[in-house]
Amino acid sequence: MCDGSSEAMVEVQRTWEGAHADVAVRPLGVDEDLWLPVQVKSCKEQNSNGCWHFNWVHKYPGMPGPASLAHKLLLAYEDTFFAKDSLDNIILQRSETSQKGEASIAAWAPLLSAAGVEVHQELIYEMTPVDAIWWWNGKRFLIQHKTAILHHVNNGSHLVILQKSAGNKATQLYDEADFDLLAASLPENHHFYLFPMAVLVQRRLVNGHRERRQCTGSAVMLWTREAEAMQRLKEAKRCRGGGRADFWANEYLIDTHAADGGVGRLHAILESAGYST
DNA sequence: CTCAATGACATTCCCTCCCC
DNA sequence: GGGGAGGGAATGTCATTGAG
Repeated sequence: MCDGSSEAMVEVQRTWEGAHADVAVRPLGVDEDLWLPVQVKSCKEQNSNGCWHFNWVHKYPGMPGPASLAHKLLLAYEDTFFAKDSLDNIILQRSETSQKGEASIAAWAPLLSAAGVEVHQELIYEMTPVDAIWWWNGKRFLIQHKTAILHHVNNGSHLVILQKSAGNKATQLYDEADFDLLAASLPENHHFYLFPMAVLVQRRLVNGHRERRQCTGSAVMLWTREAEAMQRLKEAKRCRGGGRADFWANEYLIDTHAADGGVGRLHAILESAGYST
């Protein structure tokens, strides 16, 4: 990364979308975990993605523009007026909505760790339907995370809304190619659902390659064991109303209160799921 | 037929960030 | 600082269903 020139060099770490700082920088040669949070503003000369021009700081230290930028960053770093912080802290300083989006990912962490699944977030999937990458058994799975919400008209059941935004147009269904698995978690964090893409296609909850539906979204009804039991009781008592709940989603329920903590079920679902190379 | 529970959507709301 | 955009959650709507 350093080409040995006398030019001042900085190390740059990108943060995630929604973080207060766009990047964190540190002079090369500093090993201490002390970084300067930096917000990047776009300028006309660069192409759409304002952040990536920082790569030039690495690649072409001799160039006047970026190099002087690196120099300014170094000066800022040395200035006590600018607070430095650990990289973890800078990356964690995110807006509340972004953190909420992360909640589902965090909720899965213990289970995935127990199951020997490696979790990655890759920058190339930012702003795409892929929220995380799971590695397991030599396979790479693209994951879409969703948190389930309690459905107000239906006591005890939750639902996951499946709709992706499409620019400034109305939301639309996800596409078969968007991800490999849908990982849904309930707010209580005891129950997890993991749906292989093939199942979602088969249930017409996402668009498959041979079928394109125009509706703006779909939903998955989730019944915990308790909610399912209550529902079956109600149906047995022949309550008014004919609709019979469909518990198909429970095939993909992972209960962390199970003897093995749900690891076996998780492995079974991953085993059956498609994956990306 | 009538009614209301259900579930699949559709719409609104809300928060944050960006940019002028 | 405020208006607009965007993303996601919360809430609303309505066709369907089957018992009474």
